[in-house]
Amino acid sequence: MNDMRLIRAKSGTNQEGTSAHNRRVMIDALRLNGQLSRADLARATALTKQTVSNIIEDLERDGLVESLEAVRNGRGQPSTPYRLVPEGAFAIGLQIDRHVTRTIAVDLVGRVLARGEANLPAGGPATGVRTILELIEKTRRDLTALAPHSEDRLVGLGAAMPGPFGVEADADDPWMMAAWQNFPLLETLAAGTGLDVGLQNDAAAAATAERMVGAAHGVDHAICIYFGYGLGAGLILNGELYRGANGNAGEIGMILSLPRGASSDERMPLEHRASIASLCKLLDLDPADPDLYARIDAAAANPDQGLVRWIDAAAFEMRAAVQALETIFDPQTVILCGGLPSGLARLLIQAMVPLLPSIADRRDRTLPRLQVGFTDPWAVAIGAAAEPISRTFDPRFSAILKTRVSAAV
Amino acid sequence: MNDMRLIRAKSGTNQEGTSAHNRRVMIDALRLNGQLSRADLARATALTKQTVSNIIEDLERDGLVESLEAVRNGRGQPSTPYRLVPEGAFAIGLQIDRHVTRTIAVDLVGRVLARGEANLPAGGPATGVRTILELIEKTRRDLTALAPHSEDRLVGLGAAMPGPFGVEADADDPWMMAAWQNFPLLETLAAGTGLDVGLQNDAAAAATAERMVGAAHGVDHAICIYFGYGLGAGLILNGELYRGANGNAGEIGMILSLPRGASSDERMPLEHRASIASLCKLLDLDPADPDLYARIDAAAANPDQGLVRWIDAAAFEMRAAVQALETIFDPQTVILCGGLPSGLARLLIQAMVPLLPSIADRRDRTLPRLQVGFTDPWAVAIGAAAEPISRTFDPRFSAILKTRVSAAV
DNA sequence: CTATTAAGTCAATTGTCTTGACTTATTTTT
DNA sequence: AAAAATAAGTCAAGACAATTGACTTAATAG
Repeated sequence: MNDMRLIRAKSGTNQEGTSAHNRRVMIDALRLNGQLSRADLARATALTKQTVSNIIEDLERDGLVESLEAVRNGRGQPSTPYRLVPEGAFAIGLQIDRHVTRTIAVDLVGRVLARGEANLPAGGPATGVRTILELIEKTRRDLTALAPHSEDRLVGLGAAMPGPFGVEADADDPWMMAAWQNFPLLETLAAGTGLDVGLQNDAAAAATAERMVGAAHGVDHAICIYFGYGLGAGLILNGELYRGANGNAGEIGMILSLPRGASSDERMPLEHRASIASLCKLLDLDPADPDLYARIDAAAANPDQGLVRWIDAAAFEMRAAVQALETIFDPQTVILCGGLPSGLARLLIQAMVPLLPSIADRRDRTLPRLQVGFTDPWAVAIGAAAEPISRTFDPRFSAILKTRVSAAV
Repeated sequence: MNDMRLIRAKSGTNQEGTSAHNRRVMIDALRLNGQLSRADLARATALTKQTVSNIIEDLERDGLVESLEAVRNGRGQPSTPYRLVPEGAFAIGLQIDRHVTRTIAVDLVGRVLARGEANLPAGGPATGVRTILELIEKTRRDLTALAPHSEDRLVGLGAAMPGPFGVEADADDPWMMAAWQNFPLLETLAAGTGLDVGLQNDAAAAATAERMVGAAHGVDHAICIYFGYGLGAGLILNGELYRGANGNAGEIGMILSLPRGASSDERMPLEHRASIASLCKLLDLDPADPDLYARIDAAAANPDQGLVRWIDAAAFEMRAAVQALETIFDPQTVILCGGLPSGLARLLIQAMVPLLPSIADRRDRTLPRLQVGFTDPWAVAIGAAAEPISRTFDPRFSAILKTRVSAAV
């Protein structure tokens, strides 16, 4: 058959894939449980004791796990627990936001070791790339100062910025960061840093952070609503972040719906009513103001009538969003996170309860329907940094499959 | 560590998993391409020629694939194409609807070989189960008459019924089919038929049908909106049906939203405005009427003012639903399918275009944003029958992983 | 003190994919 | 017409990773 006409199926696998998967599973089990003996790992992963022993030996040699002191747990030989070595791997996260860029260095267990921040001039990538690459360099130096061999164990760079990606950008729409959308960011960062680079939208990054070290830790079906300058959702489905066909899944801020009390049929994007951007517009705040958070927090401490009305309207939309996402995804929990001042987060959540009835009202629930996750301007950067760790060490279907060497298609 | 405290990670895998996956991948490649030579299969799956040869030999011995006549394709030895043997496997599908139950028998390639239908008395499972088991028996006999050895190659029974499952059922709500929800259906069917039984909601079943033999064939990211008595969506994500934490993902009819022109803040379920049920209510039709479809079709052929208004209102909601699902999932395409008369489907689609702007407006699209899939009362039953085929033969992450033998979790 | 239980190791085995050389069949070039 | 090139497919040996079952070690229970 002509090679061009051939529809590629899912690819096959071999022992290499098996082995790689089992290593990831082992690391996942340790991440979930903190520490486990070899026998525990065998139970957790359904592998045999012998297999676990071999893999653990490998991982220990690679500096990814280490043994702790043996513990007696009743009858039988004491067990030797193993845990992840935090210094076993490092990753750099980069957040590109509208007016600011941030970097974070994390280790294998998700601890933050270094941070950097810089204002992003309005010029877009032309001037911004230089700032960004310098900030990354600085963060790498800071990391090396703390962990001398970190450079040898750097598994990648994770970038996060507002989406959507690859959509016809309206050059005038400040929401879209159009100039950045049309810029070959991945290639530039890869060339400039020598690292493997991944890209997520900010909501996805927040979800990645929640999954590694936050409220979604160990939860296989969770929706993270990211309430920031825009509004998005990070979708954790079957234990993996779902990206959609073009990496734009979860851009819920762009859902068109009728405003409350609308007399016309005019629909408008959800994030025009529920986002920090909408608040800035209402309160006439400058989104580029470095003290924006402090100002909003101050306003939230003593809300005036305008703010109360905004919260009421935003919460109205958010209640609907939570109910809709629960209905669509049937998740174990919904996590509200974002880059919003904690005072505002508190007010918003207060206004969101009680939640609307949904299929999430089940007797067998173990997690609350709505939880609060990271509400911190650094959440996205942390998630960006967590992405290379996840990409490298988390069990994923695609990590089992053979990669094709062929050029075309 | 105490076994009870151990958080189970994803399980590991071994050669058995590898082999099982590669067989599935091979079948998937043949299903997608119709027919492929061994060399083609090697390219499609990224496996070596030798591995493909061994597996194909196995599958041929098992009666799942067969060779065709060799074809010359230019220079080099002519290739021998292989294809799936339709009679290689069979499955039974069962649809339990509010007033009727249907059965379908399909083969490995999704061809329908037998159908059965019966009215479902209002008594619920107490009386209905007998009807159902008899209908399944009859369909199996019909299948055996057509394909004598089908019983030896029956891979399972797929059931489909309206969801949601496991939710506090309001006993009086006829939407919920409460009596069936609280009935141990899977166990009863398994015991009564001796087959492995799977259960999906009707929207998921419709999506399964679209994926095997319909518009979602070979599409890895598709949303199938099922417009039937209720409203639901079947989610095909990464090439697999997504079920959610409790099998209720996609129940979009239960999304609460503001009706158009609502003066109050009163939200109501989407399917109260967009579903056959809502149409019945408006036109004062009896949903249990066996001639319901014909009546609706007749009304659609010559729509009166009431019907026009309903279509207008339903299309208003459906346009929003399509835009929202595109925004949330970033799929390659949205497929509108359902158990609705074709005349009505035509009117509805007409009223839905043009679609609302969304992130699906991309220059690099290959598929239309909205397609029409099966609009046929049998679509759900076909999807139900396709489920065991998919479960048995499609490549899935979970099919690679070891299954745990242990009792408790 | 002995039996029991559990963790963990050893050495041989098994199953599956890979490798590289080879055969076969066809078209293209000389 | 012969030789070269190309592609499909096979053969046999090899590599690799998990499995198996017996074994060792170290603790507690009775």
